[in-house]
Amino acid sequence: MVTILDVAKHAGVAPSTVSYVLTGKRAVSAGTRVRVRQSMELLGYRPCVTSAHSRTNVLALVLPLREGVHLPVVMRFVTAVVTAAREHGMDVRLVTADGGAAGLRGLANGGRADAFLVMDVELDDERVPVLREMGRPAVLIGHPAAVTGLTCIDLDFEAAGARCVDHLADLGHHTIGFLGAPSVVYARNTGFARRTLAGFRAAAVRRGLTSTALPTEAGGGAADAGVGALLAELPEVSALVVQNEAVLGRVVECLRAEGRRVPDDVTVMAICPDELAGRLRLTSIQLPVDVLARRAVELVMAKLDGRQPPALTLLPPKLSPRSSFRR
Amino acid sequence: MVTILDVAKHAGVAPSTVSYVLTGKRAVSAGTRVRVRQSMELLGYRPCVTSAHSRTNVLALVLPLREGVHLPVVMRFVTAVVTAAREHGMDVRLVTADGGAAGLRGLANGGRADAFLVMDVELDDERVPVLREMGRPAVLIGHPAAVTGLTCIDLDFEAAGARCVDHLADLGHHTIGFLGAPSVVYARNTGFARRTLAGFRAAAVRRGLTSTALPTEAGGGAADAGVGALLAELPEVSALVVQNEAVLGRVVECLRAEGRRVPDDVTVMAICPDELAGRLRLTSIQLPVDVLARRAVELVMAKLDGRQPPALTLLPPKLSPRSSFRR
DNA sequence: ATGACCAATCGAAGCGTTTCGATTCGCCGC
DNA sequence: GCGGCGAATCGAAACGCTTCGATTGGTCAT
Repeated sequence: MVTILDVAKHAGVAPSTVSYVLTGKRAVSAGTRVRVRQSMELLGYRPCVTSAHSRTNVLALVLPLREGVHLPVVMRFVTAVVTAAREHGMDVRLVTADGGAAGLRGLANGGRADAFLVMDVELDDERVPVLREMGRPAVLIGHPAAVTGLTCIDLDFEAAGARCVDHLADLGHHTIGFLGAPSVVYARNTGFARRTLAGFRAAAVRRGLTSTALPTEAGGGAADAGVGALLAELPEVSALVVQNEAVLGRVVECLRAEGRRVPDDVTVMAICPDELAGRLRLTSIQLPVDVLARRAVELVMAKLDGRQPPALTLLPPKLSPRSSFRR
Repeated sequence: MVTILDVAKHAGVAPSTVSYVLTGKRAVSAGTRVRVRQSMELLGYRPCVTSAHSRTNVLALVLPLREGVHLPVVMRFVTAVVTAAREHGMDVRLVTADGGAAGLRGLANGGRADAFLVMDVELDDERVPVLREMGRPAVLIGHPAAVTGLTCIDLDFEAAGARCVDHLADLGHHTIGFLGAPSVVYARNTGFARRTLAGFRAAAVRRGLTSTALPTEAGGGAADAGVGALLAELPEVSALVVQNEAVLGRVVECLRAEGRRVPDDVTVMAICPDELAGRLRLTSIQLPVDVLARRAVELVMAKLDGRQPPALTLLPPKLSPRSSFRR
């Protein structure tokens, strides 16, 4: 096995100098740097993690697979994060265990990753204090209620909820419904779900619309039940906002089965990845998974380099018009 | 940060004793063991990777994201591996860089993972020699031409290809087509693609059927081109085997657009995860992603425990009958 | 010529863990 | 009562890398 010492000998420098070439923590003259790099190349050197304080080149992606999270969407994030991380020479360690705050602290202490990306963030997330004090760069995809001392990136879900209402109100709709995430997601106070709902409700009041919002459970038949409940409560509903990728397709089918033409009788809007909405030909607020993931990786790499990015970056919602119907 | 030394002090033993409790490499009396374990619990000790020779509790999943690999299917594997690994207390490190043999050696030397799972295996894979000599447990999902000294698990794709032909021949079909993976996948000599094709061709000869096999590229319009090419070459085709998840749905649409009813005029069989085939209501050979992943993790954990599992485990193909049409 | 200063580099200590030879201790047979 | 034995435990070295104070050598103003 080739160590940093072998490289140093071969290049005729001290081991520490090789380390500085590697980490960039001190200046190394251009000549020395290329010589060391050449020796590394020649000897086939690979840095070894198993050594105190060494860099791991690992980005930990913390995504507890809890009830109510929709795997396909999560995996989209994983894919995007992995892709972006690779461009920075980082591998990704998937941390799916829901160790909560304790688990996170263990990871950080153990030096198992250089930096952290945290998903599925709750408004009052127990992991936040750990993130603040753990002394390793972390970025949240999503954001808790208080963001000071953190770095978060998120879609502006509150604006997204409002944007849907405005769009529908502008089209002349008076009675609209909202079908959201499974109820456990709201029960956990998951940020994106709570915020979208808040934005939706406030805007409905502001625009003077009649509205109802319901969660939608996972699993077969749940979409049918959700649509049924909504139609029962609000028979004259003429537009629907759906924020639940798992049931979206089924919701449209159900409406049609109930004899409501989509979009002629009921306009359906979705908040989801654009590709999914495109397939179903629905007007949507884009959930920009790739952008979020890429920006998150960039932010965390910036922090690794010692920069201090803003506490909160909110992406404005973008609307993809497809088949909204004017009343 | 709590170290092994703190635990040792607290429990009134030497640090080495704590280490032995942790690794089990030497006997420790029952009394001491529980005392040490209690101290760990109490102090919230977490082992630290960044230290020579220590265990990482990381399973490296090597899946180079090369041209022609279909991400959704790969991500299914990732999900399954992550789930299975968690049951053994292991996290998963996704290694997506195509570092080839050199990259793999670096990972192994660097002690960045306790064990390896390797995907996207070619018949003559350059990583195989490294796997043999690297001295860390590894399991291949897929298998190269020569498997001695390795541990591999795979669906028996050759049998799968043959099974499709037999099924169709039994139904009375005389002229059948095969639409496979993108051509780059064959060019790389990727095991599963090559073997399926070999099985398909041999069986077609054996059963005396007329057949044509074509690759199907990725991207929009590729399915149309593939179907077009196949129909041009074999206008009287009455059955089709598709081994390409990315284009499967589109292939069926194309056939219908060409005026061929599915399955009445053309029976379409798929080799893909059962769920996808079920959605499209196609007879299929199941690609048992979950089983493969789970067994692979079990095999690699067995090797970590010093056992020596067989070099090659082949799962027999299973057919899910759905809508094959009798001639 | 001199001293101050800065960039580049060195050498050694230190990180948290594993590993291995050495030591302790209790027990048994004689 | 003594030598021998094995299980349990200890202590220290070693692992490959980082870090930090110290040193070198060159430049520049005086």
